[in-house]
Amino acid sequence: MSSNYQPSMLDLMAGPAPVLEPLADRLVRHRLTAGAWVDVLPGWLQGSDEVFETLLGIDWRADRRQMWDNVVDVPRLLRWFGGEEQLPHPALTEAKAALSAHYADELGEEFVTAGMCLYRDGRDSVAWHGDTLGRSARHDTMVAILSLGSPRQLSLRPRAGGHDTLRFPLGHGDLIVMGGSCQRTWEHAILKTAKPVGPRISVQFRPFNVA
DNA sequence: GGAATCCACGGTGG
DNA sequence: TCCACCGTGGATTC
Repeated sequence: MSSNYQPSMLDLMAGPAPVLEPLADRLVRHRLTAGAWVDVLPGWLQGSDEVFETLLGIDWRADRRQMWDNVVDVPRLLRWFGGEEQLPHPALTEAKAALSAHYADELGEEFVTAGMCLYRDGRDSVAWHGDTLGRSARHDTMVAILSLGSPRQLSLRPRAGGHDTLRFPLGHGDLIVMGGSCQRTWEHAILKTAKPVGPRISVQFRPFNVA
C-alpha cells in the first residue's frame, strides 16, 4: 500500500479527528507482585477510527520462523518504526510525545520506537513472553501499548508460576502501560480465540532501540 | 461437548 | 558457550 492516505467511506462516517485525553485524568495504576505495575486508560485516543484505517494501509511484514521440523508463519503481521522515522499518523507522534512527558520522571528517558502488530483475526496471537530482549536487559523498562480496532484480551501472569492469570480487555483507543519489573517478573500474551473477532492493531512504544 | 490451558518439541540468536 | 525464546498441535482439564 502507498503511504498517501486517502479518506475512505469509513472516515467520512467516523466523526471527529483523533483526540488524546490528558493522561493524568483517568489513568489507573494496577499494582502487581514483585514491583510490577500496569497503567490502564480506556478510550485514551478518541476518534481513533481514522488512525486505525491509516495503519491498516501501511506496509505490513509477514514474518516466518523455524519451528521444529518446518518453517511457520508468525501469527500476526509486523512493522517497526525507529526513533528517526516518521510515524504513519500524526496522532501517534502526539501519543509518543504525551507518553514521554507523562512518564519523564519515572522513566528517565523518552519513548523512542514504535513497534506495531496487526492481529487479523482470532487465529492471530502472541505467545507468552516478557519484553526482556535477552539477558542483557537486566534493568526495568516500560512498554506503552495503544490498542486499536477489535477488542482482544491481554493476558498477564507471573513468570514464577502460580496460576493467577490476569486479563485486561483492550478496546479501540485503549492505552495500557507495563512498567516496573513487569517485563522481567511477569509475562504477557495475546492468546488465540475461537470467538469471532475482527482485526486489531497494537502500537507498542518503547524507550530504547531494538535492532 | 466445547473451550481454555498445559506441555513438548529444537533451531536460532544474543 | 550456552540458554532463553517461540508456535503448534495433541492431551488434559475445566
